[in-house]
Amino acid sequence: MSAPRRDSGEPRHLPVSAGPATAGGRARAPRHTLSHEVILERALVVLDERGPEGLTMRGLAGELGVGPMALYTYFRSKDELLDAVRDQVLRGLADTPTDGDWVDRLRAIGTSLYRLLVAHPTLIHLFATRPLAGTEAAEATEAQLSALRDAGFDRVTAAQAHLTLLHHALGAATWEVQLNAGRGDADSRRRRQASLAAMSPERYPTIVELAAELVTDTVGEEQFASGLELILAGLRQRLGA
Amino acid sequence: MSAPRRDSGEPRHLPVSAGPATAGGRARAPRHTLSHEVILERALVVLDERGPEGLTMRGLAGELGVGPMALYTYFRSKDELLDAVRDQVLRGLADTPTDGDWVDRLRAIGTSLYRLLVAHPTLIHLFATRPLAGTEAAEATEAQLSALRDAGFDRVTAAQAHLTLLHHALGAATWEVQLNAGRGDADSRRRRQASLAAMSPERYPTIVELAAELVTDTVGEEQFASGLELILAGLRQRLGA
DNA sequence: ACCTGAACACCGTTCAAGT
DNA sequence: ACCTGAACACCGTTCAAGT
Repeated sequence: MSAPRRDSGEPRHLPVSAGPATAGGRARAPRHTLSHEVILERALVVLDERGPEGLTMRGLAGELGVGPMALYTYFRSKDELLDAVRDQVLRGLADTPTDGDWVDRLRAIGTSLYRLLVAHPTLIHLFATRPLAGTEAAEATEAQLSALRDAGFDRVTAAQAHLTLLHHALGAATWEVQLNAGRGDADSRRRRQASLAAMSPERYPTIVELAAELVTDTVGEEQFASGLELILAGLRQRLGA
Repeated sequence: MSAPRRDSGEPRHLPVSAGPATAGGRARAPRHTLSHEVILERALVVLDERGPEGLTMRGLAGELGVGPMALYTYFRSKDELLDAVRDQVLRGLADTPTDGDWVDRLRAIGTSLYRLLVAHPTLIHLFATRPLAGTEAAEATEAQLSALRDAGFDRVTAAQAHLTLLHHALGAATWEVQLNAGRGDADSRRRRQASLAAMSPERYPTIVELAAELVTDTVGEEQFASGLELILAGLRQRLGA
């Protein structure tokens, strides 16, 4: 019910009736085509399409045409594979501006992080699941911190603001991805509207009053942007004081 | 390595050598002691102690002294059980103030949500994983929205600000829980410091400069509070304009 | 209604072995 | 070094059955 993507129905191992060297090709073992890159690329595709639960070592190996244990030559465990995927995705962060108005720079960096998180929901899951060294997105972190320092913030405030921007992007993306999951699903939308409609106007007058604004749930990136502007306004104000 | 809590070593089914009706008691089947409440309570304990991966239907049933299938009388699936746990935990949100200064009210509500998320990390995972109707925390939502409306914000801004506050708390808690997981772990701390120390001062001058501020990672709730103040300052400023 | 026990179709990973 | 195949100790859930 929550994981309708689980079984896609395709057989994992095509039963190969012919011997390995038969003419007509694409038998089961592609010999030496495996590599870190190939595995990571495929893992990311699976993760994006079927979600974290959809990635299994056995299934991934099957898709790559090898036995389950072949992957263990390249990654010591599934955990290690997931870490590698996370780092790989983070490297996909758009190049970030290092000059210009500090507010514009922070906006650009924050937005590109948010977009990356929404584009690869699995990254959110990895952020929330796997231990972080804290320097996986060094380029973006550097750009963000230097913008804050250039603006004139002290070290502590700059570090705190950096984390706040990160936290907000992470939370907003988490929420958005959750809603996205339920968006296509008519059943889920119905449940949402039903539970809003069932709210008691006496106990929850403001929720009922703002029901329209709450279900619109502002297309995601727009909502993210509004929160970002709030934080930026707070920063600008602090700079004035 | 990432899930060191996985196998606690205790046997799940004590092998009962005596018959079911032997004197001396506490045989395997406690007859009619099962209920929604008992199952949920135990599930939450397991979730808090061993994390989401640590909760299995079989294991939970074993701890309750029943066969795996006994749980399915009360919950149609593991998904349904998890939803029930989430709703149960959310009901634990501290009572929220409904009068007084709107800034104080927002601070109180935000902080109690943050604390709940950090106290039950599994809630974060459920937020990021399971479809939401959006009204699970109706009391807190109502309190937050009414504070914003009382302050004088229009409907759209109030709805957006509510979500921003939520997103920030969620993101901050996610990050904090991640760090907590690595805090006891000396290996993880070493990795963190090592990767910061290995940063090139030419490519990442600001990260290196702020290394101290970044590793301190401001005790969690303090970091959350600083972000919250930024958002509140942004709101206050918007009200003036 | 409440619970059991066997079974099915999965997992990640170890181990011994092949090339 | 790279990959296979069998095996181990798990999963969630279905199904038929017992009380």
